[in-house]
Amino acid sequence: MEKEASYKDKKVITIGIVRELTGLSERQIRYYEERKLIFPERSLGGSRKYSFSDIELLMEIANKIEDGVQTFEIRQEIVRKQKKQDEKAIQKRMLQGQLNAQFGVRKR
Amino acid sequence: MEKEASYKDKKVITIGIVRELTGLSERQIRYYEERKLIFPERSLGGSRKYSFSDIELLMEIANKIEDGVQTFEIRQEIVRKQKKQDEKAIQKRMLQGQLNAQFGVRKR
DNA sequence: CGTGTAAGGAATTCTGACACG
DNA sequence: CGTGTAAGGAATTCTGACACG
Repeated sequence: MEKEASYKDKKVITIGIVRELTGLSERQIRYYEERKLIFPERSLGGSRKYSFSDIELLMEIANKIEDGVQTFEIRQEIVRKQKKQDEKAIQKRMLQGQLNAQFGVRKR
Repeated sequence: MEKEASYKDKKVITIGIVRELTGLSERQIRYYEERKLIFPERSLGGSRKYSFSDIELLMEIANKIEDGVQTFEIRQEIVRKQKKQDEKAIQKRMLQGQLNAQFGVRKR
């Protein structure tokens, strides 16, 4: 049922490396987290850990901000996207349910 | 000409995370480097940086050592493998050169 | 609003060495 | 040989705050 967390999504990169890879300052990276645009994990000691996906996301965020988009708006985009995905997942489940009701339960 | 360094081979993981991911001690990880089995990069400050490939390699190494294989032997395996690869690359280049000589130079 | 910075502390990492077996 | 550990220091990261605009 669970999808294998590939390399791309594993949160294993510390903020210093993210700084190098993105060219952003640590201040910026932490601020985008404060504004709920990015969600690193934490080590036991409290250090932030990012994935390669996070790094790509950070660069997109930085681009938008350079274009004058406010973090608030970027946040809304994210929320909207997530909502759309949730709806699709729900619809898929409902259709599957109907299919099962009509033609019997089947694994897969 | 260069191959894109994929996520798997990018050296971005600090030793603490490697410890968590592999279950090895930092002492072990550093020792395998001392024995030339693993080659992390360094940050400007001197911290070691590993890739996901390195992590997989470390676990293979640890398994062999558990089986009683000595680091010296593991090192030899690595050297032999590399040599084989180098030879193949040379042969490929030579064949390509002959083809080009016979049928004219062509890109790709 | 988004970012820089100085401040103080805590977690992380480094090296070289001693120990054991 | 492979690994644990204590030691001391340096690099890294953290938070909360003040500043600017």
